[in-house]
Amino acid sequence: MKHTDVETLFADNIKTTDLSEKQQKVLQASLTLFAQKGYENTSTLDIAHLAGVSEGTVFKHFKTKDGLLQAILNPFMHDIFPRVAGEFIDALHESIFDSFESFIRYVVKDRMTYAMDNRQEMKIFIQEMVKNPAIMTTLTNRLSKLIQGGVDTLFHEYKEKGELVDWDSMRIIRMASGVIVGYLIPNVIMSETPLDIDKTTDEVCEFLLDGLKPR
Amino acid sequence: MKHTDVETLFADNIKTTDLSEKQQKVLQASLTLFAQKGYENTSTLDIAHLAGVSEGTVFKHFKTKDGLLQAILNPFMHDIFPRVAGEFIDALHESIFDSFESFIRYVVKDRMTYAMDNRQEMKIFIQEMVKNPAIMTTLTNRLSKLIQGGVDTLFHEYKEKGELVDWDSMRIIRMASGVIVGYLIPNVIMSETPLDIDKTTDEVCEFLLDGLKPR
Amino acid sequence: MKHTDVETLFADNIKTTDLSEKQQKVLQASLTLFAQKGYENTSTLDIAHLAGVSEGTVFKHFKTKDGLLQAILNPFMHDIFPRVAGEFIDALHESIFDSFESFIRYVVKDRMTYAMDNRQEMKIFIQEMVKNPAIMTTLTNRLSKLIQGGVDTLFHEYKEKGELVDWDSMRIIRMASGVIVGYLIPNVIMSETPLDIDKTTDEVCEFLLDGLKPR
Amino acid sequence: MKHTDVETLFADNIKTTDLSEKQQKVLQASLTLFAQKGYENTSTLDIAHLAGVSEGTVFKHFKTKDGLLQAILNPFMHDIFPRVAGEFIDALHESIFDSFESFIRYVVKDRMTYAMDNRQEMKIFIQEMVKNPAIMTTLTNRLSKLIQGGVDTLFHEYKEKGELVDWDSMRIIRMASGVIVGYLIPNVIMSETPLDIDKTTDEVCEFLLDGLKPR
DNA sequence: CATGAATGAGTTTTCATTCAT
DNA sequence: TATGAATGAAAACTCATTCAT
Repeated sequence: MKHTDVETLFADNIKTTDLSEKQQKVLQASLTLFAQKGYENTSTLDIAHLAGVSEGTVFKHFKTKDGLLQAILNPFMHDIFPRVAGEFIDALHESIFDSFESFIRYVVKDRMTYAMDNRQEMKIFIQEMVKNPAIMTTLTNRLSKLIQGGVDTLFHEYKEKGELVDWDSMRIIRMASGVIVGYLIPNVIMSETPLDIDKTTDEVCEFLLDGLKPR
Repeated sequence: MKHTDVETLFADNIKTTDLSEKQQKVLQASLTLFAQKGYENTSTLDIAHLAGVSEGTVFKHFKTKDGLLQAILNPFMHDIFPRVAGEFIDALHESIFDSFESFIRYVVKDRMTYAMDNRQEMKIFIQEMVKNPAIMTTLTNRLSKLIQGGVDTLFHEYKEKGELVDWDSMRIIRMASGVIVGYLIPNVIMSETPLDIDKTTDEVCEFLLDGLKPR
Repeated sequence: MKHTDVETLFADNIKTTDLSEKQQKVLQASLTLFAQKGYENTSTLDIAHLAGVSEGTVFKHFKTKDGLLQAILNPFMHDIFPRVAGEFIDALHESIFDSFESFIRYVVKDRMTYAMDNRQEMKIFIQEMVKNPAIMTTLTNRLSKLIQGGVDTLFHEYKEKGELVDWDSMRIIRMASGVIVGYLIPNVIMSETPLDIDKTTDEVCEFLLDGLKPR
Repeated sequence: MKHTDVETLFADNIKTTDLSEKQQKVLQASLTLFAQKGYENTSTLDIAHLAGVSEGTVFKHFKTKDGLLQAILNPFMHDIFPRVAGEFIDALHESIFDSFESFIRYVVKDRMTYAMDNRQEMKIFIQEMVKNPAIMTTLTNRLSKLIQGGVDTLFHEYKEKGELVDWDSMRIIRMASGVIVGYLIPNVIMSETPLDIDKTTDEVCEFLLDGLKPR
């Protein structure tokens, strides 16, 4: 039950658009610096230096500084997020989880791993969301549609088996993601000791399972 | 059990340091614009225009643009957050909550109200945290110390009465704040329909109470 | 019969908009350099150097480099040209010329003096016209309307007196201005020995008078 | 009495220096774009795109962007203008014009046709002249020498026959070319309805003939 | 105290030109 | 010979900050 991580998808994306070696370095440098110092505090000269190229090279392919940001964020918005969400839902349907517990345990671990594997991208995303709420609105809508479609029937099963509280699907997701997000964000933003995923999963799941038990 | 909101404390703060009327307008304009467009995307000229003063005036009192940011954030960091936290803890001790439920219900509602009442300041705070994790680290440490001191004994009570799961205080706080934060952040950042606090409190508490029930 | 020259009108214009001393120097430097090297071959740094100010100062008032060009050309297009044309026509009506010859002699000398007095502005104007024909079209239309209104009746008089050929007014103007323009342009563009206006007036008029004699 | 137009001479010139098909496209693209947007507002990338070649190819033969401009203007300056002027003078000597009128009519029509047939080149030429008066000075000198030599004797004939005013040759030429230039420039620069050459010739000649009649 | 003109370092961006493939 | 990625110098423009009035 291996999940495709962003690095791989990103790499695909890069190969597709045939980026030269230097251009890939530019993209990588942007990723690092945007995550480290924020978009506006990163100068294109900084990027050029870190990538070991000239300033002209930064603009040759990506045209503008914003183009560089989009080159990082767009795959997330339009490709990778939906694709990961799709894969995730497929995974849910294919594999039969013997209980809601094993299901929730998988979900929590999977999402946490994903987030920690892609800290940098996440951080930039969060920065942009905070500045430009429109991104968040769009994303929220996209994801809620994707999830609602695939998850409703699944939740229904668990509700019938008496393993899951009889709430609206979105409320359940909101609660669960709230806990996960609340746990993750500090770890994504501060570069603390990189989180013991197994232990965290245990803690979160224990809490979630009781909070979402049928009354 | 009215809680002192930031506006009031802020006003105190301003009076203390003897800000002229124009300087207050400058501070207010900064607050609005930093929240709206982010710190780096706000020019000191923007601030001057919105405040209806000259560019020189923006610097007369606050010396630098960063000084302006600090004038907004410092009260949060060094005065208001702790003070509010202190008040909050005092309140806990003064008033006897007849059950953990009424306690948690108060906490959730209080913190939510506080956050929604101070959206703008929150937004700036979040933006700065995301860019500069040091702020978050400091804040986390400060708050955890403050809370731990006052809350441990309180939690012990409820645990003995069999109303609260026997976990480490920090873990309980982390879970609870995770749910609250996960719920709030989207509302602070997007200017969605401004959140029905009573309904949200009900939903969150129902969930928390079962998640934090003793096993 | 003194004609108001551009310098004076320009000065008015500057006083009106309250330009600081340095900003006037910026405008003057732009005028000189645009005329000398052309708009695109003049850098804002060049302008700053010649004006003896910093580069920032160049942009403080005029916002963009194009703004600087417009600040030079607009008075010509929208104020000075029409105003001069108006004055010119008024002058025609006020003063009674005893013959078509004295009339044409006044016109030729007046226009030539005007052009030579404002070489720099003329040169920039010509440069922009050549690059952007729209300017020429607009200007041609504006002037032809202005002139047609005031000149028709005047020409009619001279035609009746048998001093002027019975052609369409526009054709007469085209011929006369053709000769004048053809004579002037080389002198405006090359900074040759600065043209003996009296001698040139004699030459041009002798030619025009016979060319425009009734058949 | 067909006059060799620039296109043809240009083609000769190109063949001589063995331009590859791609290089010809580069030259053609430069011609179009320089005329349309001006030299400095045309980038070598623009040229490459319009010519359908790579950026490197633009420089392969012409070395620099200025080289490209020279490749367009030099034939005018050093080959085509003089050659056309020479052809023109030869034509004058070979063919006997029965009157000054038929002579002037031929000249006017010939020069007008030439100018309208080579609008683009003319426009670039004018642009460069306006920016760099040296070109104009050189050209004026070259042409005046060429013309003076061939034209003096011819004018003498007509003066003796009583068909031409007894002015200095240069003054006559200046007057005539003034009228023609004044008429043409607006048409070269603005892309107005492309000029009825026969009608214009009539108008111009009627005017010129009387202006240049002996007194 | 307040003003706003002036500053100049820093930023994004363009573009002619080179050169390895 | 043709390509187009890479270059880096120079351009236009921004902006926090200073200071004479």
